[in-house]
Order: sequence, then structure tokens, then C-alpha cells
Amino acid sequence: MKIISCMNIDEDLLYSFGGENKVYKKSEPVFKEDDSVLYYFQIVQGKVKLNHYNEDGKEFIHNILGRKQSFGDAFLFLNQYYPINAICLEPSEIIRLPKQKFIEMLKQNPDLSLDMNACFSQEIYYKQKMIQNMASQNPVQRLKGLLDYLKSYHSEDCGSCFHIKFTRQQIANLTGLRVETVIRTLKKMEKEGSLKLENRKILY
DNA sequence: CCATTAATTTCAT
DNA sequence: ATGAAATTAATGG
Repeated sequence: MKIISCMNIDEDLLYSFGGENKVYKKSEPVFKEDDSVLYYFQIVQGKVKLNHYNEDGKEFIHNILGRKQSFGDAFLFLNQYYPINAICLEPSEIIRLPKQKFIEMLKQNPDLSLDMNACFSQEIYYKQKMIQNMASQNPVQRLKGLLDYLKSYHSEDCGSCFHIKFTRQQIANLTGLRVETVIRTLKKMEKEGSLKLENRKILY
């Protein structure tokens, strides 16, 4: 199953509607939980994680986005505050477009609205799958769900040669597992032949 | 080198 | 089997 990168709007189009380029430092927040939703954001360069912290202070990562991907889009159509944080994992360059101008852009480009619907469908599909995986007590199931998703982002199948570029801690925070459990489960899966570990790279 | 960060192992539950 | 703490490896100045 091929996944559409959500969402990638032509940068010139964003600029022409008033989008502005903004540079963020590593670990700088783009927005935080309870902030108002004021902009559409699209990454030009860098990486952003969407997360929140539970009552024990443990981090849960909802997603990690990279170049040419947007984040927080869905909240633009809702009069609500952000339920999550967006934090830069590395120095990043991000275009932001004020909400009203974003809406205006959609009105003038109906095809974009359709693309966004496709992206939302994709997002819901992924989240639904993750909920199913997380409902499972089996760590292998949870990891497989995440890995399949990440792999589907990257075009096509190539045996066990897709490099997962996340740290084990990040994988743990994406699956709700402990880092030790991730390490142990990865080794187990390697024995079962469902992935490869070379030095410390994860190939799926 | 030293400092920081990530991966792995140890050890107790 | 799991997680906290300790150890080891790598990465970056």
C-alpha cells in the first residue's frame, strides 16, 4: 500500500498567498499544547515530532515528519486548541501560512482541498491501524505496525533493505513500549527473519 | 580528548 | 517478562 506524503503544497503557491519562511533551532517548539491554531505549517528542511506527555511525564510521539510534509493541518478546520506539541528534532526551516490565507488558498484551488481529503483519509487510516496495534499486548505486533507504516512511506518493497532512521528511544515513544523492550523485540524479529540488524541500523 | 547522546546489558522485581 | 539503573559504544566538538 502506497502512502501519500501528507501534505505537500507547492512552495511558490504558499508564498504567493502570504506564506513566510521561518527558521527553528533544534528542540524549539513550533507550537505547544493549548496554543491556538493560527497557521498551516509545511517543512522545507529538518524534522518535527508531534508529541505529548502523559500524567507520569512519559513522552508519547504521535508522528515524526520530514521535508515536504505538513503537520497539524487537521486542526485548521476546527475551533480548538492544539492537543499536542510540535517540536523540532533538528534545525529546521518551515513555511507557515496564516489560517485565513490558507482557507483563501483552498477556495481558489479546489483541487487542493481534494488532495487534503486524501491526506486526512490516509492519516485516519494510519491512526486506526496504530490503535489496533497498540491494543495488542504483543510488542512484535506493535513494532510491525509502525515499521510497515514507515516502510510504506518509502516507495517500494526491497526485501529487508529499508533503513529505519529513528532511534530506539523514538521508536519506543512511538509505540508506547520501553526502549529495552524495543531492543529485545527487534532482536527477536531478526531471529524470526522479519528484519535485519546491521551494526545498529534497522533494515526492514 | 572530553562531553553528550544512543544502544545495550545487568540486575532486581 | 519488564523496567530502572549501570555500562558500553558512537558521535560531535
